[in-house]
Amino acid sequence: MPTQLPKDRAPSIRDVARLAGVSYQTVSRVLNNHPSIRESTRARVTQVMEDLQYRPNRAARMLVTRHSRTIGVLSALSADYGPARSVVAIEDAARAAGYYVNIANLPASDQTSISEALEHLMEQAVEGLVVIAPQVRVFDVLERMSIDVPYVSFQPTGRVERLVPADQVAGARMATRHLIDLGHREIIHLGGPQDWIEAEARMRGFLEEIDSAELNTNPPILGDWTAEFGYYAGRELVRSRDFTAVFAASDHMALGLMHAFRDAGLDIPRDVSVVGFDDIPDARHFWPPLTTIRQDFAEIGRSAVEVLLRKVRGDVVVDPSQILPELVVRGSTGRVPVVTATVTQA
Amino acid sequence: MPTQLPKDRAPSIRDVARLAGVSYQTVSRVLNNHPSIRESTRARVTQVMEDLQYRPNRAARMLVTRHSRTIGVLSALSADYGPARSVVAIEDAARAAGYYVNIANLPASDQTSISEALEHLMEQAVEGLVVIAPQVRVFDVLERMSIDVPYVSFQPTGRVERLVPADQVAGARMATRHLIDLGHREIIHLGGPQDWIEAEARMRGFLEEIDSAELNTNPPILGDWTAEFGYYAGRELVRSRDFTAVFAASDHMALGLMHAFRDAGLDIPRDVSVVGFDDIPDARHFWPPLTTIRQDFAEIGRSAVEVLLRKVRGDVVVDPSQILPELVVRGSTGRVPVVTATVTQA
DNA sequence: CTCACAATTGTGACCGTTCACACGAAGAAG
DNA sequence: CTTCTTCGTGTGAACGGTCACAATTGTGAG
Repeated sequence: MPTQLPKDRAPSIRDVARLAGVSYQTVSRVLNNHPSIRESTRARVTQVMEDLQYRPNRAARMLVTRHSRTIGVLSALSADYGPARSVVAIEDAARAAGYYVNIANLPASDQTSISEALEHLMEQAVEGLVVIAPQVRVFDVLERMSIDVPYVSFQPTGRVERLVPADQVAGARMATRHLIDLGHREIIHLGGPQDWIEAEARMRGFLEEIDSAELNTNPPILGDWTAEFGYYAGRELVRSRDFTAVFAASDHMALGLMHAFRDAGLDIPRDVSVVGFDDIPDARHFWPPLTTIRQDFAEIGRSAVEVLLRKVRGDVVVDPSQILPELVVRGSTGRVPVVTATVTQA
Repeated sequence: MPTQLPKDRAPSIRDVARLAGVSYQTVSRVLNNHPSIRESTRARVTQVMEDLQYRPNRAARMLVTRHSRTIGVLSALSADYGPARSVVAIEDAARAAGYYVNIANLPASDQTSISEALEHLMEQAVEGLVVIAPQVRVFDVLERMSIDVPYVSFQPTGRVERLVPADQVAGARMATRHLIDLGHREIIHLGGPQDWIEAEARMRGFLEEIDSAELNTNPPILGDWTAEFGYYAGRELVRSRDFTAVFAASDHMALGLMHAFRDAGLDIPRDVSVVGFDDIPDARHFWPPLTTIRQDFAEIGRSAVEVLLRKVRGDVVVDPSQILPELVVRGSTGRVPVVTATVTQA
């Protein structure tokens, strides 16, 4: 049946052409669905392609077109829910748009790690970059390496105006506002790592809201997003500060905080209220269920890819509409105890 | 200074050759550090490469060598900690071995999704596949699509003997044994999705241990790994079954369970003990801190890549040493209440 | 029936690397 | 002083597509 099998190697465009009785160029046209090709020819070629299980050779195509149709994701902490969820969304969106995704994880955030990871991605000839990492530093390295593929990150920096999918500042303000509305006056912010742009934005939102309510500004604590850090920060807090509420920049940190507070004999939310950020799927099952700011990570990833691909293709980049986070009130926040109640608990 | 710049496009091997005063083949030899090349020549070429910021064109190389140096990761639920952490580890290990990683997420686990994701990876010309997904079904599709790249998954199936990095059965037995040692007799297993091999292995371990202790075998419940499911399963359990302990196949489900038990007025571990599986970073901060089985996801990922790359290269595949999980005892498990105590609580 | 013009299809070159092989020089062996 | 190796290097031909352009065929008007 098989009219002289190709070789041992994968069938090429020319094998298909021979079997379909056309030239290789015609096959190429079918592949790129060129308009001017006779329907009958197209059908015949398509048929042969299927019979042969033909798959276009990406390397060859890439070589001549100079397009890899690949975007890179530079991601730190990608085992955390937020980044992980975004990566998934990015992959989905990219795939839907016909792009491939390469990931490079950032084991540490020093210059060397960053440039190695970037080098790795550049070797892959990625056409664009999504950065989920301590972006300020990454941007520095990007510039130093004079890498010129377009990239997006999750927040605008001062110098480069990049993507802004989620309004972190607004989210942080909502969280803070919620606490203020409940009567809290001494609110502490447990922030993310210093050079993460998200962390900075959340802190900014917190400070803005505190300012506008003309409350006492407690110095924030900078953490690392993890529950572990939240726990130690919590232990430290109960020992050294007066406060009735904490706004944590991540649900994980909020979890650790609550653990520490409980260890210290404090009741949540009677003695202290806690708000998180992200609304990870576990958050509603924490004890108590966590009040937090929900981010639509899937939507964020989708939007990031959309903007990135526009840049890659050289289209006009419309400013993506900000994705507004949402306050989800659960059991970890409550009204500040009335004055008489302060007697009961330190 | 620049002796006639190349063009506007990236410098090629020939540009380097011209500037270094050698043939392009010599440059190629330097690139692949061929042994017989004069040290002085190598140095000169290397220098020019640096000056030009030369980066080998992967497409061209791929085209001729027929090697993409890329492995694919097919992953479901990759936002969950376990899969996410494994993906990170895989990426690290692959990169260290000079390989690139392409991921394809599985939005659903139906045949169509699976074959689309696989097709996507195959288009990328991946040389190997790591499967983190409902593997049985994936294997079916792999066979149907007659895909012949080597692949590994996290557990051996009956038909194909693949990688076995972590001994899930042993882990499940440890968890169950722990509960038995604490005096529990009515233990329920909340398992993972039916067709996940890990889920099956954990259930098997549970059943084996129960059997060997000659205890009553309670029918397991099959869940979906999530806290949400754990919560609903927990609500159902307190309503319909008699038990003093639950072994959940994932920490997330354990979290949901504890939430439900607390809602029902049960104290953990006084009234009921809960054991999880994975030891996600949050687990020690749950309330109560979760007794669980720790898996070294990083090591698992590393090992998976190692085995896979051996296969890819056609080396002998040594059976990887099983990575033994470890029991971590925390506050969610306790001795079964003595008979008199049963009076206090239903 | 002929010609212009559009619709289809074919031919040659090239993308940047590696591979197979050839070639010249330098020692070593006869 | 040949001749045989070995070392270091160069030349031509792939690899499997796409692009630019040429060639062929079909179609309707004159």
